[in-house]
Parts: sequence; C-alpha cells; structure tokens
Amino acid sequence: MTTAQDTQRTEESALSNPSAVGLVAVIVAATDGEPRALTVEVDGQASGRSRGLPAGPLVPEHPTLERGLRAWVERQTHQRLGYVEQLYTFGDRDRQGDESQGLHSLSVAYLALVREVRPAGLAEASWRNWYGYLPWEDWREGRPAALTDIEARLLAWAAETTDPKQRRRREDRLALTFGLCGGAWNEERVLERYELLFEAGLIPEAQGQSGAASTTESGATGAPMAFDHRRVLATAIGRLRGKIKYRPVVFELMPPTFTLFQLQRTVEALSGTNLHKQNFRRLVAQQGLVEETDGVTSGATGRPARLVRFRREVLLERPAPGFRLRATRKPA
Amino acid sequence: MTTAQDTQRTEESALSNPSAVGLVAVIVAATDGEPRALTVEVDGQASGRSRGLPAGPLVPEHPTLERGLRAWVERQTHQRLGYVEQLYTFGDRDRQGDESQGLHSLSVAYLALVREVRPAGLAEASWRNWYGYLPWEDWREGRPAALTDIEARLLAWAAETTDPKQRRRREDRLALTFGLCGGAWNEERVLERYELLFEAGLIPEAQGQSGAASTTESGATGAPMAFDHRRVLATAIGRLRGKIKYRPVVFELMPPTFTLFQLQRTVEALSGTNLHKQNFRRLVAQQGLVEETDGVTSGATGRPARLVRFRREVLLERPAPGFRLRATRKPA
DNA sequence: CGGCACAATGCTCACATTGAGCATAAGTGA
DNA sequence: TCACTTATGCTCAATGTGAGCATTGTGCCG
Repeated sequence: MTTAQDTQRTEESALSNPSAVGLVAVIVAATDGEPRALTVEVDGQASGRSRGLPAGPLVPEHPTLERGLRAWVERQTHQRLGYVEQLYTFGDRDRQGDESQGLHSLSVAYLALVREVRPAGLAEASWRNWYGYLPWEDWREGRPAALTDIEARLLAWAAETTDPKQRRRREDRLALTFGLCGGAWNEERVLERYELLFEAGLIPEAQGQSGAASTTESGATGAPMAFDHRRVLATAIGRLRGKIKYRPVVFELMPPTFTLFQLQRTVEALSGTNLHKQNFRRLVAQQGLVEETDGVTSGATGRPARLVRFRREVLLERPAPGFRLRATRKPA
Repeated sequence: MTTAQDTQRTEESALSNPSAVGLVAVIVAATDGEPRALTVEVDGQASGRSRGLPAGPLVPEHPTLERGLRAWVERQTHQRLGYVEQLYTFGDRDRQGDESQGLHSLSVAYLALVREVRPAGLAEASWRNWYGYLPWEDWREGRPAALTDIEARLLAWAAETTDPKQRRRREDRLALTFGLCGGAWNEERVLERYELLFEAGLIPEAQGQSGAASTTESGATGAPMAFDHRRVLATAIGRLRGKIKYRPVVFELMPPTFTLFQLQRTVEALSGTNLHKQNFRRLVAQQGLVEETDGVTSGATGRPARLVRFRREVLLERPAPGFRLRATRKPA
C-alpha cells in the first residue's frame, strides 16, 4: 500500500497536481404531474447551441461544497432549495469536449429539489420535462413507444459481436437493465440504461462532439444535452427514484398543502410508473406522513378532495419513512 | 440561473480556478468475523504519527476515476479489488490540516471490498478492526459499553444550550441518530452519529490538529485517525450497511466457498447487529443467493456444515437481491 | 461407550404487509 | 336527472417476517 511518504506527499502538497473542478446541478421540480429539470442554453463547442444543466465553477468562499452549491443556486434562481444531495463526481471520461491539457477535470454533481417553479429568472433558463431527454423511462402510459425502436437497435448491437462470450455478456446486460429476454424492468436503473445506450452508440453525444455526427435522430433516444449532462440527469433520476422509497423527500416538491392524489401523481412522475390508488393512500396513512387540514379542493372535476400537509415530525419518528412503491401490474 | 456565458466559462475554462484533488480509499475485508479496513501510518502535522486511510493524488493517466483508483490500489496492494464504489467527495471543511492557500482541496473517497487479507505488503500498512475507530457502532455483544459514557456527554451537550429551540433541536438529533429519548437505533446512520459527536466536541480530531488538544481520551470515542479519515470511514460503513440489504455485495468479502454461518457472521460484522440464524438461512435460500458444493467443514466443533458458493447468476436474475436484515430483539 | 456441548437444519405458527378489487360518496357538466 | 370523475372506506387472499421448537450430526470428556 501507499507508503507513509506517499501519503504525506498527497495530503500536504496535492497542489502539485491541480485540477479543474466544477459544479453541476440537477434542479428538480414537479408541476402539473410532470417531473422537470432546470436547463440552460449552452454554447456547444462545434455543434451550435444546445441545452444543458446549470453548471459553474467551484466557489472557493464557502465552507462546504454543499453549502457553496446552495448559495450559488439560490443566488441565481432566487429559489429556496428544499433538499440538496451530492450525486456523484464525474471524471474525465465523461467530460468530453474539453480535452484536458495536462489537467484533470472533474465535476461534482448535485441533486436539488425545489418546491415551486418560478418563471426561471433568466431567459436562457427553462424547466423541461426530464422525459424529453430520457423518453424510455416513462412507463406511466404503459410501455413507452420509444422502446420499440431502442430494443431493436440494442438487440442488433448485441448481435453484431462475433465473440460469443462478449455477446452473451451484452445480452445479459440487456436483460438486466432493459428487461429484455425475460428480465424485469427496474425503474431505478436509469443510469445503467443510459450507459448501455451510450456504449451501443445510440446516444448522439457519444460520437465526438461534432454536430455533423448527429446521425441519430432524437426521436426514440431523446433530446441530446451538452457535454455529459444527460448522464448526470440519469444519475439524478435513478437516485431520486431510489430515495423516495425510504425517505420522505417528495414533499420537498409539493406545495404547503396538497391532495393525496397530487402527491401520488408526483411520486408517479418521478418513478415513471403507476401506482394503485387505494394502496398508496393506505401507505401514506399508516406511515403517518401527512395530516389533514380543514381545506378541500374545489372547482375541479370529481368529488372534492381533502387537503393535507406534510407532517414534519415524521423526520424524527420513523427510522426511514418513505414510499415502498411497487408498480401495479396493469398498464394505466 | 446561470447565464450562457457563465456556463461556458465554467465548462471551457474552469482551469482558471484549479484545485487540489486527491483520492482516499476505504478498503474493506472481513476475516475471523471482524470487519477490517486497511490503514497506513501517516505523519500528522503536529500531532506526530497516527493512522489514516490510504490516500494518494489523482492519477491523470486513467480514463475514469474509478478505474484510476482500481489500478492505483491494485498496484500498491497486489490485491484484486472485488467491488469499487465512489463514496463521496469531501470538500474543504473536512480537510482540516492543510489550510488552502487560495486553492480548493477536494478528496474523492472510494469504498472497495477485497476478498482475502494478504499480509498487507508494506510494513506501514495494516488491517484494523473498524470498530476500534467507531466503538459505539458494534452492537453484536449487546449495547456497546462505549455508549454509556457517550450518551451522558451528548445529553450534557444538549443541555448546555440556553436557547430552548436549539436545545430541542439537539435533543431531536440525539433521538434520531443515537436512539436516545425513545428513538430507535438505526445501524445505517453511522455518518450522522459521527458528525453529531464531532459537533459535540467528543472527537479529538475536531479540536484543531495540535496534539495538545487531545483532551478526549480515546476510550469511549474510539481511536482517532489522521485528517478527516474517520469521517470517510463512517461514510463507508454507513453506505455498506445500506448496500448489503439490497445488493449481494457481501460475497465480495467471502472466500470462494464458505458456510452459511460464516456468511451470517460477515453480515453481522458489517451491520454490527445479530441476526436470527434460521431466518437468515431461509432468506438466503429463497433468494437463491448460493448453491451447495459437495464439500463440508470438518475439524471444528459442532455438526459439520455444508460449504456453499455464491451463485453469480443472481446478479442477472433478481432485480435487487440482498439481505433485508432485521436485527433480532434478543441481545446475543 | 454414554452423555454433553455445540452447530446445522427442518419445520411451524402467529401476525404484519401487500397487491387487487368492490362498493359507496360527492362533486361537475350536459 | 344522468353520466362521468375522483375520493374514500373496506375486504380478501397471498406472501413475507419474527420467533421458537425439535432433530440431527460431530468432537470431546469422563
């Protein structure tokens, strides 16, 4: 293992090997039953303008990475970030587009949840439905149409190898991530699916950054994003889908009072699946996640619903409250 | 939000704000029913020699952070890393001891699992039981003795505030993390517990790095580590304890064949709790995690046990196989 | 050699959780 | 008033889960 000298050298003078470090944020909101991420306009290197996630330099004046990010985003968006979580630190491979000139380049990605969608301040920034970038992830209307095309191309990709062993491995991965060949769809494997598509060459960002290489139309494989930002988005979605099952983070996306159905729609939007209504309510009720207010909805179609609010106390009570969501079998 | 110019500046010339980036690894093995982490000797800044985690500079020649880490560790330890996962990227606050001279300093921490414990190559490196650093985390022999002292001091810390609101908050946190005041112990909250102790001043590393400040004896609060490495270790343990519940990662720590009881001992070592033997076997069986070999143990006391091996196929079959471990109520 | 201690294994049982569906209530719009 | 839509209450069967009893092999000790 590392010698004492090695270690010392590292800890005390790592500055001999400085790197460019940036922050990227996936800022998520949910309105009208759609999951949205904040995107900005970015000058692509050669491919003209495209959309990307808000990103910025590491601001040195802050004590903690997270607090730095929080301040940075809140200053720019004038929105309070309800929940912030570090996602992942991406290294060079993914940061295509700036060939490191002897320098490493890293970006530390964060996930943030915001409650309200303001007009998004700056003109270049806007909220986009995240399934526009990853259409195969939305199973709320049943099996996404995008998958028909994708599956065919993935199977072709698996078949194009002559080495039977590698071919077997590819097929296994297809089963594991996309549920082909008898596998089951697991809504949390968002990143694995994205990376598989990337390897299979179905992601335009994969083919160098020259705009000319956009042979892949964005229909089935979704709209592209600048740099590796779609990978970051996929990471965020996967993480969030896992998190809502054991932590009450969805409430960070809800207004102060809401109906159980709105809550359900939000959870469904994030997870990309449909839930059994009655069971969802039972779950929320027995976990004690919400308390009733005396308000009810009005004006909408159907019987008026009681308005509820999040019970902040549960953060202290239950060891790990959240939704154990099992998708219903029936489509929609 | 970020303007297009901002974004561009960041992505293309973040080098205007370079940072010192290092890697830290928590390399875990389990032998003789004890969880161990690889530690090295480190020259503390003023506190003389102490132990720390293996750390090194970011090696630029590798395509991916993870692959870089893998190569780095494997070269140094001559051990194959079975499983590698990025843990967290720690920023300045935690990296005490090198006051950044205008530079940011980050360390990207990784968790790695190894199967066998070799003599640890270099003399300065050795495998240490991780509960030596976090004694309050080991509940296998019942409630850890260290907790009596710790709890008293934590309660005193909560009581020393005059502001009733802050005091309430502190008590809530004690309930949440340490299960005081009627809360339950959650074995995954390792990091939260460490950070609470840190804030309460029970962690010697907290009081600047001068050796003189070591007023806190290491009995109840565990042995100190260099830099913020105990925080990194706590992060790793918490993550691993969560992971084994839904992913079959424990097997990365096991020899090629083993008995179910050895497996149980390993899981217990990691989670720091005891499990109900029969139920554990039932779980492993019905999840199809292992398959029998024709070997049996011999020589040991008690009826010989069948040797089993991990069924690699489960990685493909079940959506998320792992142990849902619920601790038994009875002590040991 | 019989008895013991100690694990390994098999099996039962009460109870909680969960997936699904039926039925009824209470609004809106035609 | 009817048709439609959503809210909400309740039941039921299947499965999962925590605990504990019973039995079976082995090495060890008089």
